[in-house]
Amino acid sequence: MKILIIEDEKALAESMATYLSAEQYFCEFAETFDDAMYKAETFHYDCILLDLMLPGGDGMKILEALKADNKEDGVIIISAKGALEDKIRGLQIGADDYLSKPFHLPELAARIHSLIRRKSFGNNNLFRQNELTIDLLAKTVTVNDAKVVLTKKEYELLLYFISNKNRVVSKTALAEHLSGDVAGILDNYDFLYAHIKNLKKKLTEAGADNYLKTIYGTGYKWQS
Amino acid sequence: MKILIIEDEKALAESMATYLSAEQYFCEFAETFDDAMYKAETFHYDCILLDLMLPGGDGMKILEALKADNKEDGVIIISAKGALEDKIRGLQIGADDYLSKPFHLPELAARIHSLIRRKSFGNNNLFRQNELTIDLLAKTVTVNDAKVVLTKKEYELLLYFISNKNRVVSKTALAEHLSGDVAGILDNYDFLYAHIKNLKKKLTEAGADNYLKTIYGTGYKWQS
DNA sequence: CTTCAATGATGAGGATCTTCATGATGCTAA
DNA sequence: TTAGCATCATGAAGATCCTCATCATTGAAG
Repeated sequence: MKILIIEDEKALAESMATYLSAEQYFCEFAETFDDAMYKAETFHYDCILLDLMLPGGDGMKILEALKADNKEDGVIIISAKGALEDKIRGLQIGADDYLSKPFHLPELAARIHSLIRRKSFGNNNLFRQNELTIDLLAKTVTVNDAKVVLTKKEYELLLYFISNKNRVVSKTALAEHLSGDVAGILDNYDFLYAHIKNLKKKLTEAGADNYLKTIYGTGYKWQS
Repeated sequence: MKILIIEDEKALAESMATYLSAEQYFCEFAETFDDAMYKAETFHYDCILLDLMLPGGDGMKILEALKADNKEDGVIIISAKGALEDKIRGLQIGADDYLSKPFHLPELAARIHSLIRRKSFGNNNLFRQNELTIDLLAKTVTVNDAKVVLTKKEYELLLYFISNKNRVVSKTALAEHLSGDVAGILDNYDFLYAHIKNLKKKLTEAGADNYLKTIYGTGYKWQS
């Protein structure tokens, strides 16, 4: 996975690279507007980290150029804190995410990871399996073109399943993922059972096959 | 902040150190039971990452020795996945947290950060301010020795405030902290207002002063 | 095959969270 | 000082989530 770090603060760029390298990403740098524009237009990256404040020009122009070229590199905009207008404009032009300075490196890594996972589902952020369609961007689910309204937890479950399709996922992992309660010893999965039941019900009642198999004593498995 | 990494898989230990160094921690290593026992008993660390599977002995004995010496180093147990018995036993003996292999480095960092923050509140995990007491470990809140029952969101808010006491915290930060919804553009703080109102109400009705001041146009500030 | 215990499914109820409509309060400019 | 606007507070209603009691299913032992 290749990442382009467009950032003129050298110290920041280096610490980002150190951190991301530990996560098995390969990093390249661009410190000026012209260099960034050249690299972004010439090569392909799985993710471009774009600082808007650059010597030599407005970083937003790089994003515009990428979109004009129909390049599909993931772009995360990085900017001074509180610049809500940049955020809105960047996302409108087609950036995939936005991060305000100062930020914590783990959060950056989490967003890159999330972005790349999203991209891996396909060009237009769609996951399809027969009559079932999930729009990762709009966060909507349809069965035979009819929309299925899921709650937040149900949607998170579904996404977790399809991003681990054909693999068994443990109840522990599911419960911790849902609750966010990473520290505690979870000895009760009732809430998990409830959400899974509701998710299954909504999908099958909408006309979808039951792709979610129970693996007795272990967890669940989404079959595609 | 000093961290002792007790781990015999050298590659893993190195990537942990690389990652944690980027977060401004200083890391030391121990690869064997004897070395680990010596360093843990001799020096002080803000956090000890303890792999239970060590050449030369059972890692749990190191934890026991630390507790017998009344050492207050934070300890996070790291062990093969699914070993729930280890988890329970380790936490009973006095470990502060538990992480199953394999894990993601950002999660490790998050737990270390959380642990150190907890420790910084005091030896016995208590935060006191006049008639108000918060037990970080039991996650309970009392006013004049009467227990106040808070919901999860209310408790998270309170903790966020006191860990930023005497500083103004923005509504954006609060809302993102509460919702976990880091990506979206939050333009609605109604849920935040609701939780803050309920938190304030519970505390004042229990007899506590109102330490939470509204900073018009910006956010809130907890005064101590 | 039958029994039994462990695991998972289900519906209902209560707790919690979010949204909405409305009212109160603080800022700013005339 | 007051009018007007933006911001914040509040109570209530609705949506979502979690818990509980009960029932169904699975796998293993006899």
